[in-house]
Amino acid sequence: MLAPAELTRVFRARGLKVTPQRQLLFTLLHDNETHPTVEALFATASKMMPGISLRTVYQTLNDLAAMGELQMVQSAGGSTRFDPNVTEHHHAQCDRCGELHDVYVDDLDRLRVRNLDGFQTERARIVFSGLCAACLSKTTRTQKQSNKRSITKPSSNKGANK
Amino acid sequence: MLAPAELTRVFRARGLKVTPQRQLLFTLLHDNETHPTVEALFATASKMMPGISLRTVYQTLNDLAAMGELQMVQSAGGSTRFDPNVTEHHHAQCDRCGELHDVYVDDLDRLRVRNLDGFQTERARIVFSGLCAACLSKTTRTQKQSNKRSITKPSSNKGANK
DNA sequence: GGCTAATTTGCAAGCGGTGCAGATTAGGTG
DNA sequence: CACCTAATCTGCACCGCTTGCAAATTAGCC
Repeated sequence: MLAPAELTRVFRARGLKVTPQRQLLFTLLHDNETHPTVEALFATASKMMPGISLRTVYQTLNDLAAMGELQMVQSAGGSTRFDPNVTEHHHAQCDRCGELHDVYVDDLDRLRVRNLDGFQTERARIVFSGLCAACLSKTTRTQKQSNKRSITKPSSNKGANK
Repeated sequence: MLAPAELTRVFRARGLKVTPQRQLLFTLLHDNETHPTVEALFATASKMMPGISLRTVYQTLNDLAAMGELQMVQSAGGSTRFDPNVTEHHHAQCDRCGELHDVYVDDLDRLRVRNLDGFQTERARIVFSGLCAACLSKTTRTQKQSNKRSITKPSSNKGANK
């Protein structure tokens, strides 16, 4: 997502008004890596601007998404989250705390895909799941990690599972 | 998902009843690769068993999902779809018709993931997007395909984009 | 300062999904 | 085979998220 100042320019150039509500949301979203839900944004926005309408938050988020400045993400569990990172990236979602983490994969074209059946792939979105660093350290503190394998760092007995 | 006859055994073994409604859904789902929505299943089921309740369809699908016989999939656009294929697989969703297609990827562990930041990946789900064979042929019939690149079959000028 | 179209707001309503309670029924038992 | 009971089905009310609508407000141009 563009910085607030630039978004202001873009909005004005399109004949859209830059209201205080929108400016607030611009700043709340800029560089925000928490993948917030509408409710989370509304809660934060309400503290800084009491009386702001939930409807306005929805409206602005939808507008930004339509302009390509924001990505809507359906996280596991069904909740809708907003991601101001619109560069090519993927997500890692923690099975325990549910947090989404941005990750980058650059050798996507190395994947061998079977059963494509004529489908022409143009884009791929990967969602990794597992445990985030924070939850992982809590786990290892209490119970010894068994022979968990990371799918991105194959163990020596390659292909032994299943 | 197991075949209807086996599901019947499993249900009875768990003290669950095998009602006509459930049997119908077992057969509608078995080997079903259309990734149906609840509404689609309800529509089909209603034709074969008029009066069946939408509530029952939801109930049975949830039960099967909880038993691991069915996978719930949030397709792009937000609709919830059900997938009786519970083997390790991924999806390709057509940008035009929205259909989901099952695909298989076996060299996932070759991916180099940046910014993992201590996250321990255990599973990955990939959703490819692009055009399915059917929509692709409709397109090429009307307008010449420009220099579209498939991300799974890198073109010669590798790494030239972005 | 004034004008006008864009925006905000509150509320009603739509949609997908679930809780509940009464009616029904699968399937074990004698 | 009739009976019994817990599981299930059904219909309806309701919930959470999201959008439509219309009146009140306001950004931004003149």
